[in-house]
Amino acid sequence: MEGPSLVIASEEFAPFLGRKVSRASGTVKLPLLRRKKLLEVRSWGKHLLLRFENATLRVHFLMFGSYRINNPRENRSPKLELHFGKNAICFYSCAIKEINADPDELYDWSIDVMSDKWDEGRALLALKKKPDVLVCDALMDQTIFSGVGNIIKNEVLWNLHLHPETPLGFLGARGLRYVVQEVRAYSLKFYKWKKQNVLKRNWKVFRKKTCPRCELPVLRKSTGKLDRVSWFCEGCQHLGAATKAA
DNA sequence: TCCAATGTTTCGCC
DNA sequence: GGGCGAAACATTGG
Repeated sequence: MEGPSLVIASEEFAPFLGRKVSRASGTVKLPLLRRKKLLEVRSWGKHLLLRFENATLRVHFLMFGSYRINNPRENRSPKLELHFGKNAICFYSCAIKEINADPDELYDWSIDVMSDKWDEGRALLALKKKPDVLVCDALMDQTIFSGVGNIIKNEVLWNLHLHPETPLGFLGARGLRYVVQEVRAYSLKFYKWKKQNVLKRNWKVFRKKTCPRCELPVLRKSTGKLDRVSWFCEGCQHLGAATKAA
């Protein structure tokens, strides 16, 4: 689950804000949440933060995690189940951890690509310091682009006509700026499309067979030090180029 | 049926 | 102590 999906999750939990947990259970060790109010739900990158009166939980969905509201899965034990009277939120196959610090101290919202506090200049500076890092790895770096995952990475690179294995040093100040701006712009589109249930239909290259721009076959290859799969088109995505996204 | 994949942490080794 | 790779975790659609 990528950053924009976590923002949507936060919004879906809004009806439970200010309400007391009537029952909490699960297969993970938890603080005592019964009779505690849910005070705040927000995300930082791929982290979902649930603040209660007495504790803050951090939920990370990793690759396979999911949640359901008033619609539990059959034959599955949730990692965490929060009841609010007749309503219940269930979390499955995620990593849940109690946070003992103030989230504002722990997290820097200026590197969260979905945050109002997102700081383009800060990301640009971080990229300029790593000329040897490949752009496919840089985009997945959660300390620079918190919330970006493999879908956003591949779509951003395609939009910029940029080969995933381009070293940042090849890009120049203007190219790096295009990268940073497109990450933010695409993340906001991802959010909008996902809410409208049209995200997949808007993928241009991720898990695609053919490039919609030049009709050549899309390549699928493990790339970078992170060794994550990139989908890209050798016909229109080049090393050392970055074309301003349309 | 098999296998890769919207991801991160931890551990052991050099 | 840093950097690296492997392993662990866990689910599901193609």
